[in-house]
Formats: sequence, structure tokens, C-alpha cells
Amino acid sequence: MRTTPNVSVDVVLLSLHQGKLQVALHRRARGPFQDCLALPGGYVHVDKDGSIEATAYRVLKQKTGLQPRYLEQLRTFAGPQRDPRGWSVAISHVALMPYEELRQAGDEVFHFHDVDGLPDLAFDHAEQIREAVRRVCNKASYSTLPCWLLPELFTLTQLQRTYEQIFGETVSRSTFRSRLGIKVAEAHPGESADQADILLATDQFQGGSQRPARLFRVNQLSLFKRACW
Amino acid sequence: MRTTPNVSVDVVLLSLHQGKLQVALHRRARGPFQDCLALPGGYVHVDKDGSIEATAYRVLKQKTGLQPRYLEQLRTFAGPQRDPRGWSVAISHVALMPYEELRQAGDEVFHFHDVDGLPDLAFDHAEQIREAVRRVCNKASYSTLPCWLLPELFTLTQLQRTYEQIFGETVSRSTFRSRLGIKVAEAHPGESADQADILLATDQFQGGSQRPARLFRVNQLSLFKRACW
DNA sequence: ACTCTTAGTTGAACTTTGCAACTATCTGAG
DNA sequence: CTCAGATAGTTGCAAAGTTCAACTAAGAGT
Repeated sequence: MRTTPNVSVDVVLLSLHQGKLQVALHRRARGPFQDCLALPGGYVHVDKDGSIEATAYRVLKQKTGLQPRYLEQLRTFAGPQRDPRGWSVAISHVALMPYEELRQAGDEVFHFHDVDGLPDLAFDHAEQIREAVRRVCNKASYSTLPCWLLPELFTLTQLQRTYEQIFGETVSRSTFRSRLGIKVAEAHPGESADQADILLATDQFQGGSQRPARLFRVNQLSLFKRACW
Repeated sequence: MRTTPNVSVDVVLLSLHQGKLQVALHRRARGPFQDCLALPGGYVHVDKDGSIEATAYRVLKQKTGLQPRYLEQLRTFAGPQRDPRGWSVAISHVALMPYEELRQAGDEVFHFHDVDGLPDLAFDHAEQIREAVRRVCNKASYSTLPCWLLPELFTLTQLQRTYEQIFGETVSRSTFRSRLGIKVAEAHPGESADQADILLATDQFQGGSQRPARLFRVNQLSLFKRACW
């Protein structure tokens, strides 16, 4: 019989906390890289997994009990060196979640670490995280991807802060709003749920001790015309 | 022993011919989908392949005797259904080559087909091609990717035609040139091989029976600021 | 020398962007 | 009740970038 590589799925679960992108890591209980920090991951179970995404969701469910709001295949990392047990294939994914949802799951198993200044990690997980962060940062520059790091309803200022934290620099308020095609005046809620609208205005507001800010909901993953801020 | 899925590598090799994107296909000699058209692909050989890219290059070398000028991982297609023999993993790649180089290899084994209007293909290869074309078209809109469909040296008009054929619509000449940041006046060859330059001007010209056009070489894969034409 | 054709440049109209000043709406203190 | 403070949201304009068309350049063939 021909030998075939081991196939596993890894998930780079990212969230935004304390103004930084953070990644979910756990400490390996056994096997190679014992006691080392690692990404959540697991082997494909050919008897019960109906797809790769199913494997990714199963792994996350087992470890955290939660479903991420956003999941996307990142890239497949493979080769003879990445696992001391031999040729292996890791189908890496990026997942995004608002931090509030993660807190509810408790952090007995998982801990969140800033994506920069990480300690040594198992396998090629450091490289996977680097590439995941690059993908998110890149995609944030031309799409509404960062919306999935926030709760379902959010204010424009919250979203702007999210972009700023991903980029690590401030963005102009009017640039931000025009990039998102905000035109609240006409786009009153209940009216035309326009397919072209990037964000959907709700009729709910979030009031602090100032003028309340309108809450928005993301329509779908939309792309901007420009990719630079 | 735990069962593990089969792992193979597929390559969507694209080229531009007769004003259309074309894909390399061969007819399967055996196995599932016998006599069906299929992408070049093969199993990972854990004893001789040093990486996934090595597998992809080996497969192409075996079939065509050529190295593509551009190779990039596309996405991993996996699941219990795509191969009748059971759970399988196909790490799909996109490769680009100028058509002239392909002609030299002869077409006993491979044939080129327009990417639209394809007949039934083996496995999920139709989906892989759809996604590869989408990736190329998308990446063409904001990068110099199409340069790898041309010979090493090319004229601006050739490159413009390449973009137009990928998009399926004409682009304005000045839009095209300003998007590429052409400023031949200062960028005379031999001078500053500026890292920021998208294209590098050579001092060679290609003359037809009109004014000869300067030949350019691509510097590196560069990204544009705007993503729409 | 003249014409035809394609290459490459220039400049002006138009559009988009980015900043700053302005108005709006809430809370809480006096 | 009013006013100050704070954040939300709008508007208008200057600067920068984009697109188009008209112009010049350079070769080949007649």
C-alpha cells in the first residue's frame, strides 16, 4: 500500500481585544511539541466529516463550544519537515469572532495572545498566524471583513476603531465614511434593503452620555474600489 | 491504523491564445473518470517530494517537460464525494505560461481548451477551473499578474491586450499607462533600477512596420492602488 | 517626400479624496 | 432650566488623481 501523508485542519481564530489582534492558543497535552502552545487543530475524520469546513467547525466546537461568525480557508501548509512524525498536510483556516462571544465560552482551555510578540509555537503555527494576519490586514484594506470582529450590530465609530486597530494607524473619519458609502439620509431602515449597500442602517441607536450613534449591520462581504487609505 | 484521505495536487495551467484564456487538459487513460478530460495532477510522493510546490512542479514536468513562469496555490478541495474512491484532498494550484513556450513542448499529451464552454470534466475539475479563472481575473484587476502570461520582454500594447482579454472588455490607454505608473522619460534603462517601479524599461525595441515599441520587463508582482478600471 | 500606422506625450475637463469647520443630539452639573 | 461637554453626523472646498482626446514621434512602404 502506498503511504500517504497525514491530513489535519488548523484554525487561526482571531479576535480584537485591548486594541490588538489576538489569536486563540492552547497548550498541547501530548504528542510532538508537548506543553508547547499551538493552534486548535485536528485530523480529518474520514468517517464523520462531510467536508473540510465541517472538520474546522468540529474542531472549534470541541475546543470552545462556539461557532465562529466567519471562517475562510487560508492556505495548505505541507511538507516532510513541519511535523517530526513525517510528511504532513495542514489545511489552515482563518476564523473571526467578536471578543464578547469568546468570553462567554470561558478560557479554561484557550488563551488569547497578541499576534505580535508570540513565544515559540508548535509545528509551523507561527508562520500560519503570520500569514493569517497578513490576509486579514490585506483584506481589511479593501473589504468589510473587519465587521466580523464586531457584534452583529455596531456603530460606525466602533467599526472605524476596528479598522484602525487592524492597520495600526488612524484613518480619517470622512475617508472612512465615504469608503463605506454611508448615506444614511436616504437609506432609512425598512426602506429599500438595497443589494448595493455595504452597510445596512437599523433604526436602533446606542447612547452613551452623548448623542446616540446609529447601529449598523453588515449587508454582505463587500469590496471597495480603492485598496489604500 | 487510522485511515487517512488520499492527497493529490492538481494544476490549473492557464495560457492566453486566440484572445481567450485557455486551460491545459488531458484525457485520463485509466482509473475513475476514464477517457474523461482532466487537469494535470498526481499524488504526493512522500518519499521524493520535498514540498507541495515540488509536487506541482514534478507533475507539470512529467506531463509537459516545462516549468511554468508563475505558480501559486489556489485552494484545497476536499471531501468524501469528489472522488468515487472515497475521502480525498486535492491541493489545487494555478500556473501561468506564455503560449509560445507551450507550443514548443508539443501537444501530444495536452490540449488547450477555452475556459468557457468546457465539456464535462473529471472530479471537481470544472469547479477548480472556475475558481482559478476567478482568481486570475480578480488579481489582474489590482496587480501585474498578467505579465506572466507574456514572454519575459513585452510591449505595453501587448500587456494592455492581455488585460483586455482577461477582463473581456477594452481598457483606456491612458488609464492603463497611468495605472502602471509608466514614466519612461525618467526611467531610462541602466539608471536607477527603482524598487518602486512596477515595470522596468529595457533599451530594446520591437519594430513592426511602424514606430517601434519599447520592450518592458516586469519588476515583481506589484499591486495597484485602485482595483477598478 | 508623402502617407499610413502604431507609439508615446501633454494638457485640460472631470471625478474622487481628505480635511476642517459646522450643526445635531444626548447627558449631567449648576 | 439652561448651559457646558462630548460624541455623532453633514457640508463644502482645496488638492490630488483619473480619463479622454488631441497632439507629436518614428518607423516602413510607395
